[in-house]
Amino acid sequence: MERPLLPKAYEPQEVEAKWYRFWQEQGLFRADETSPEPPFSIVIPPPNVTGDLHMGHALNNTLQDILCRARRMQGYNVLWVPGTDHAGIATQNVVERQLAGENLDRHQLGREKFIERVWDWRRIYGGNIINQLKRLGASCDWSRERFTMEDGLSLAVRRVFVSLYEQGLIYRGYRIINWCPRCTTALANLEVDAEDYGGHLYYIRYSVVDGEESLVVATTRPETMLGDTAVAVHPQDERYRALQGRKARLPLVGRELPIIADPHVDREFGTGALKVTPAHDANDYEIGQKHGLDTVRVIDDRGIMSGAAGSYAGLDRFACRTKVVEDLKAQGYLLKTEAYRIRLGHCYRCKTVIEPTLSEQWFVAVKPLAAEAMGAVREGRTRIIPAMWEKNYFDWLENIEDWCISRQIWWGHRIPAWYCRECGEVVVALTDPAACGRCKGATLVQDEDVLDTWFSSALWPFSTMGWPVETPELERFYPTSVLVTAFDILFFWVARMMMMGLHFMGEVPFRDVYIHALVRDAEGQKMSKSRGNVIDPLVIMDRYGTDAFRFTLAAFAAQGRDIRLAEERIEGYRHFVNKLWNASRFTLMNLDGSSLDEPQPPPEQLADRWILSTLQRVIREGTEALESYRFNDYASSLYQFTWHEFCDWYLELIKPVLYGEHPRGRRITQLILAHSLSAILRLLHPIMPFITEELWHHLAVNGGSIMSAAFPQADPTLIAPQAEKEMTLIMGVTTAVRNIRGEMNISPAAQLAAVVYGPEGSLQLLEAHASSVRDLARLSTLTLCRDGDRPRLAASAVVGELEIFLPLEGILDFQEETRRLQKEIGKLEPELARAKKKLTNEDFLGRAPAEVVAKEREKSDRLGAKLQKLQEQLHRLVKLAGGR
RNA sequence: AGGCACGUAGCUCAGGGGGAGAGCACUACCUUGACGCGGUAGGGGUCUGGGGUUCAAAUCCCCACGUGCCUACCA
Repeated sequence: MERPLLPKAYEPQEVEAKWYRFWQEQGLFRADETSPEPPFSIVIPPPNVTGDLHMGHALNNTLQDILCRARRMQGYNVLWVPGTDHAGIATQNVVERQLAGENLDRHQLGREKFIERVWDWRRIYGGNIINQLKRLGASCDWSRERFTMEDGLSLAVRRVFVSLYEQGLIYRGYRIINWCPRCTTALANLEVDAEDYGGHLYYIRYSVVDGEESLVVATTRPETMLGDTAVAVHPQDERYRALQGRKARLPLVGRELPIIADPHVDREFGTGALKVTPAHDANDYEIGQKHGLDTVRVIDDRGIMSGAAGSYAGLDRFACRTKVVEDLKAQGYLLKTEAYRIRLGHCYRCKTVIEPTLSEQWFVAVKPLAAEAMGAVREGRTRIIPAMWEKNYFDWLENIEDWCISRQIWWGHRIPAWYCRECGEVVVALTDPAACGRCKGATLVQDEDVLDTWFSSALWPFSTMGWPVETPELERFYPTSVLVTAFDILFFWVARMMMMGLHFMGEVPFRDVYIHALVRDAEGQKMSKSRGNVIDPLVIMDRYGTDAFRFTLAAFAAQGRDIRLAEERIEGYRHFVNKLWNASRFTLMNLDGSSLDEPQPPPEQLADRWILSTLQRVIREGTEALESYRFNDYASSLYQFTWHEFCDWYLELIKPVLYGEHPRGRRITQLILAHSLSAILRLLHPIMPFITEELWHHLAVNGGSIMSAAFPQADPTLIAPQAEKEMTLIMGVTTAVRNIRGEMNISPAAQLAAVVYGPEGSLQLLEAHASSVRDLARLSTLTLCRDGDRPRLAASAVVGELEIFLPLEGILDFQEETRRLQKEIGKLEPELARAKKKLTNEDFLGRAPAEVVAKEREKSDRLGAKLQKLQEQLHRLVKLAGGR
């Protein structure tokens, strides 16, 4: 069969789109919920609908795709569930910005109209990231794409909320929460990023009522003093003993504050006296609860000073701080100000400084759920890989606090709670209630708030499969096989999925959790838009091709280490892609119409036996690497094998056979060449889906997708130690000749004669493969000698038991050759000395395992013999030079 | 303040008790019928420092220094 010649270089652009379409048309990504094959399932970490593909997504989804594609080829029934997250705050922010461009805000629009706008937005832009995932080659089952706000998943959310409420695990409470004044919503503790902040510590004097004394408090937030309702000191603090139980007067305001004693106060910090603002500080609130203090909210939902702040009302909280400090100073209350670094909470979405605020919110009592989640990992029902992350997982779950789940935004799952206007009853129900369960009143008002986005994400592994309906998907694919994610959402997402999965499915959501690295820039900085160091994966894919990019990510994905991505590396791997292309091009040119899928004959030639033997090892090691999520080992062993074993040695070795005149031998080699390349393509396909598919269609006859081809399995009967040994000899001799050539600056084109001395056995091996060595080393003749005088005027080398001489009458540079031999000797001597020293050490001989001693002895003998030969060669040369 | 990683060739990183490795970069040579996105050869490292365990340490342990990250209610 005639096949067109491939172009000289691989051009990824048109190829990629073509094959992705083909895979989809063929339905190759589809999972079959009725298939009897063993299931393998993954749920995608759903990207935000507002998102664009960044490096983190690219890595995350490349790794998942590698697993899915390999498993599919191994015969598993693979389900990779894709989808997006509605990302409450982020999406609402985006649409609000859009509105702002029209001089509108959401309140002008009203809740219903606003929600419509968000859905419109989603229809237009929400598919962005999905298309970008397709561009990456992700083999998700798109027929099962999910969105956290769609009906089915919303039903799951409501069901879970109602159940947890009925079980007493969801409750409503009035307490200090994290408040973002810009997003005007409560946040969970996790959604607050602590960041270093260069602030000040202000020392403020409070006078004591009915006395001459005063006491000084230290604070970083003077503006909150307007809401102070006490001053606290440590009960055992002698300095303040006399003041306990008396009252202090609040400067600027004049309010009288009780001076209370509480062990929470740190005597070492500041002055040992603490101003207590229960409405704006979590600790102060606790103290307030204990001592029955009033709460005065002086900062409102937008971060503006409230009416309770008296003359400061209407000021922004930061402006107010400045004003308060000025006034304190003017009135002599400010003793001193120190620069002070503090870690302050910031909104993880908009970076605004968080305001701790007293507020009524919904909470999940997570402790009992967390206990289950810890147990499952402790019992090994879910493995966290690498295991070092287990510690983080346990630490967090052990110290977990109740989860604030209500958000004061509009875009999200509305809390299914209604309040009766007549009797105040709270109704929590699966279906919207028509009347109050207690007083039968019909005026029910639904809670305005929506749920934390992560609440719905926590249900993702089972809600995407149809829960609460008992679907065949759940039956087959839950628990999922593995969750692939980065550590930054271990708590946000993984731990919560564990809790919800265990609680509602009675089974862990995944068998394995593979935690991969974070992608950073070449300097190790986190990539971020504000730093301007973002490398856009889409640009990279345009520039280098998706396969080169994916290969780079896989090759870098070593466990437990961040990835520093430099563009040069991607370029390097593009060369590898091109190398594969050209190896295939060569193969295609030399197959005479044989195809990749013809049965493979038993190998006869050394090169064939050797490449198949090496291939089996690569398959075995590669499969093991993949099964233990060592993606980098997988990638680099394939790189090494393809480039160095297959291209550098094997292809060169078989050229004479392919160009030669022995039809039978040529035929066998063609088929083994075809088979080896086929295995390489199939092994590489999970990492580099596009080029392997393209080449597969050029080289295979059946027209099917490489996705449906079987993943290579190692055949131990093809492992041939003898062939590997013989190849080692051939490669050694070849390299030695090339080395002399290189160091002596002899043109690669010059044909050289070589004379080899050595014992019978090695010579026979060499003789059997003499023509290969002649070709590889560009030798005109290869003369084998049992003994006799060594050639004069020759460059020489030692390989194993063999001595190699290249007679270079007329062109030998004595000095250069002398230097070369001395260098070799110089490398050998310390190594031999080290081995000999070990062998004279009684302790080593007595305590080291026998095989280590034997190995050391063998090494010493070998190096000794080699050194002796080299020294003889050097002496001969020096004598000769002296005699001239 | 605690915890977790990491410090190996100029750069990016593998390795992980018994002969220092890769890719890129560098140097020299090369239109050898797949590939110059290539070939061949070469140079380059007291494996951060110091102790300890061991017959043997880049590898295990301790300490120090440096870097990064996570967690925490000292205002």
